[in-house]
Parts: sequence; C-alpha cells; structure tokens
Amino acid sequence: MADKDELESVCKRRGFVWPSSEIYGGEAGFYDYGHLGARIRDNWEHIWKDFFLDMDNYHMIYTPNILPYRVLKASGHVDQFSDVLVRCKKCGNSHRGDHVLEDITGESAEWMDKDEMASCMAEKGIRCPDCGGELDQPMDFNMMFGVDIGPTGERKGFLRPETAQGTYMNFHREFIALRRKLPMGLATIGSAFRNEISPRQGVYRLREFRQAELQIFFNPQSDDFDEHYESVKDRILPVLRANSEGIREMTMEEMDDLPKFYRYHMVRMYQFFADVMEIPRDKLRLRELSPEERAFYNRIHFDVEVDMESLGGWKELAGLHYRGDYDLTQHQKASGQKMSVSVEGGERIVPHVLELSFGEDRNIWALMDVGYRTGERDWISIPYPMAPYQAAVFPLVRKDGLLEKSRKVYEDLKRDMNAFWDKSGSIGKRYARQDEIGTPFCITVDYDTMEDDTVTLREISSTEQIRVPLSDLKQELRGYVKREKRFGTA
RNA sequence: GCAGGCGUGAUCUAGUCUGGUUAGGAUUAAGGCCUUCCAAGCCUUCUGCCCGGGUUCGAAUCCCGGCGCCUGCACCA
Repeated sequence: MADKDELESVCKRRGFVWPSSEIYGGEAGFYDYGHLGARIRDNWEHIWKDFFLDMDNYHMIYTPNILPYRVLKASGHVDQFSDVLVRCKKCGNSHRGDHVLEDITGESAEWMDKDEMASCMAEKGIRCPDCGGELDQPMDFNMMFGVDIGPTGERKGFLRPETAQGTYMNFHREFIALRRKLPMGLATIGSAFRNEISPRQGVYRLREFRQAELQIFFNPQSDDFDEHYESVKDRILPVLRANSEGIREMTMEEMDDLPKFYRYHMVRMYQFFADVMEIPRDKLRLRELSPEERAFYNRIHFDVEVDMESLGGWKELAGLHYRGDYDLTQHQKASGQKMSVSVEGGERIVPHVLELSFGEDRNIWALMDVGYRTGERDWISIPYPMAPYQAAVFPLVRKDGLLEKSRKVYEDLKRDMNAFWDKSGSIGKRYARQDEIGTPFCITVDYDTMEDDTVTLREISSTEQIRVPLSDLKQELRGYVKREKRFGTA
C-alpha cells in the first residue's frame, strides 16, 4: 500500500528508480534504475530463472533486440501492431480510424489500410465524432520503433516489441540441440520496445521495458503435464472468470473447462507471486480475458493482476497465453523452414505454445507498492532474497575498537551476500536507513562482541533482536533469508 | 494528441496573483563532538528557481516558445 508521490519520492531519494535523461528534462516512457533498483532487478531475474526453469528441459536463451522486417511481418506485428489514426482539423483530437468507421457503419474496419479507409470515409462523409469538424488524411501509426540496418539504410528492421519472437525462431535449432524432446521450455529475459502514444503511470507503461518470458513447446495430444497437474489439483486460487462477476476462490478441479497443462501453469504463476514475490492473497487475482479483449491467436488468456494503490487498482503483471500453433505456423509459412516435429507414433505435428510472460518493471514496482509501510516507522517489506542488501553491519559506537571489529565482520560477510556497512549517525538512524530500503537484517557489533564474539541480529519486520555467535552468523543469515528458518528460533 | 493543473537544493514545500534586501522552512546527506540498540542533542558544511528567448533599471515572479509531469478524454496488438 503506497501513495504514488511518496513512493516516487523514496525511489528517487534513495536510489531505486527515476525518469531517464532527467537532466535534459526527461523523455516519457523511459526510466533508469539506480544502484538499489539495479540490485532488485538482478535479484528478481535470478530468482525468476530459478523458479521457472526448475523443470526438466527448460532453458534460457538470449536473442537480439533488433529484428529484421520480415520476422515481424510474419509474426503479424507489422500489420496488427499498427493503427490508422485520423486527426480532426478543427479540434485536433486523434481517433483510431477503424473505430470511427465502425461506430458509423457497424462493420469491422480493422482490415483496411489507410488508403481504403480514406476513400471509405470520404464516401460516407464521415466527420469528427467529437466536434463534427473535418478530418485530415488518415495516417499510419505503428507501435514499433523502426531502425535502419546497415550503411545504406535499405534493410529495415524494428526494435522488438516482445522478446518471444526470438524464441520462436530458435525453436527448431534448440529442439535438435536438446535432442528432440517435448515438452521443451525456452525462456528469455530482455528488453522490448513499444512506441506508446501516451505512456503514463511511471514504470507501469514504458516505451522501453524488460520482459521475462517462458515459451513452452509441447504436444497438445500428450499427457505430459497430467502428473504435475495431479500434484496441484486441490490448490485454491482467486480467479475472475470472463463470464462471471467478482473474484471466486476456485479449486483447479472446478475449472475443468481448461486443459490440465494450462491449469498446472496457472498454479505455478500464482505460486511465484504469492510465495516468491510475497504478494498478499487479497491483492492477487487471476483474471480471464474475454475473446474480445484477448489477441486473436490466444486461445486461453489469464492475466495475473495485483491491486496496487499507487496505480489506482488492479494492474496486469503477467500473462498466461495458450497460443496454439499460431507462432510456429506463421514462421513456418513465411520462412519456408519446417517447424513440425515427429512425436510418438510417428506423427508429425507443429508443437503448441504456452507462454508465460512477465513485465519485469511492473513486477518490481509491485514489490515496492505492496511492501511500502509508513507510520511510526517507515520501512519496506521486500522479500528477503530480492532486497538490494540482505544485511547491514554497524558498530554500536565508533570507539574502543568496535568500528574496526564491525568492519572485519562486514568484510567477511560481503563475500557471501550483498552486505552494507554504515558508521554514520546514531544506531537508531542506521536502522532507519536500512528499514527504508528493505534490508532484512542488521548486525550490530557491541561491547559483548569484544568479549565473546557474539553480535545482535535484528530483523526488519519485527525489529526483534537475537544474539548470534559470529561463527554461526553466515549460516543463520542464509537460513533466515531463505525463510528456511524462522527468526528467533534456535 | 486535446483540455485543465503544475515545474523552486537530494526530497517535500513557502514565495509567483501585486516584479525589488542575502530565495525561507522542514527532512535528508557529509564531517566533527557526543553516544552501550531503534530517525536523540550540539557545531560546521554541500546542493536550488525545468530549458531558451523577450519586456524591464531589475524576473523564481510578467509575456512568448520548448520540454516534462499530474488528472480527465483518447490510446494501451
């Protein structure tokens, strides 16, 4: 729960995240990660990989940010990712051409290009829906950033609007390299680019953003995921179905209209948000998109949504998309390369794709929003492994050798984890500083340390302190950070 | 992109209407003194009027242009 202004202020002041190119006034839709934000981002990526690649035959790959024109032509982005806009000469408002036409004619106009739309509009004498003014010539607007490849600029390309295309193009090569086994998971993490007309809401809608995506290639006729499904079928998730109102707590068995492989991965995604990101259950839901809302190639589409005060409500953080064989078939047709593989029984199929897609920046913002607490103590509850630092070390006072001793403790600790050392201000001040950036554990070297080599260990959430021998410190911390061990228990 | 609001040290903000001492405060930060566990105190110190032009003896303040942010509309495969 966090007020947007307050959270943005902390983010800037302490070094998490802020508008890019700030010294020149900034540019909407671009954000920088500071030293703390960068650490969270690295941690988030590592943990995401550990969680989702924990299956046989799931792997990371990396592919370029720039894609040639023909890739995105084949994927449908060149055509589908663009809109025809018409601008009113009188009031200056812009509208989507197809929407203006559809409102008048009642027929879909999405298929038209700008010339067809122009003649159709002229024919029907269509004017501005806002003020009745004369409309200017329709113009193309494509959400993709175009780039020229090579010295002559003759080769056209785009900055990728999603990371997935690089993965689809590598399906067949990896299928061979990984010895022809399905299911096969290929994940990637990287930047994607969309030239949004009006990016708003900070890091939520960016022109350059990071995606973490896992594409699972599988045989839809197989029972590959049935066993996994069995292990989660009694899980109860907060679900908002497209045809119903309100969130319902539903078991997987109740949603028997969905295939088992899909339901299994719904649980996986939910577990990531609930258990790893530690989003409270009442702020988390799986929302099904109706056929009108979802892209035509998605057969089933649920979004994971989180209720964020700073962004005014439920916001999409990830999506689970059953894309069928659309992507591989499109690339097969356009490239002429075979994407089909033979499966048990000698049959040849084009594998189907289940896509798990995460907006990384939004995920990180959600951590901050959900975790931010104010009151008698300002602190941020970030899952311990994702926090910028796992531990901070202080001398209780700066004399009698405590300073030097604390420095030694720190030097030793930082070899094992992200640690921080601070001597400035009072001990309370130093706790407060770490509270504000979500450091879960503070270690204080005091006079007893000089006698018996024990330190106090303080946990952020409770502010409780326990005494730990230096010889056990690293091991204790590891257990607490991973939550394998409850703080304060022997 | 349209309409309205806004832009002052790192952060939050007073001052702008009605031009005029050294641009004020709070928080934060750094150094020091002090300090035996949760933003203590004292001393010292750093950083500012979004950018560009104009009016004027003089501009944070008025005018023009630009950039950005916020809210609403539109947009968000």
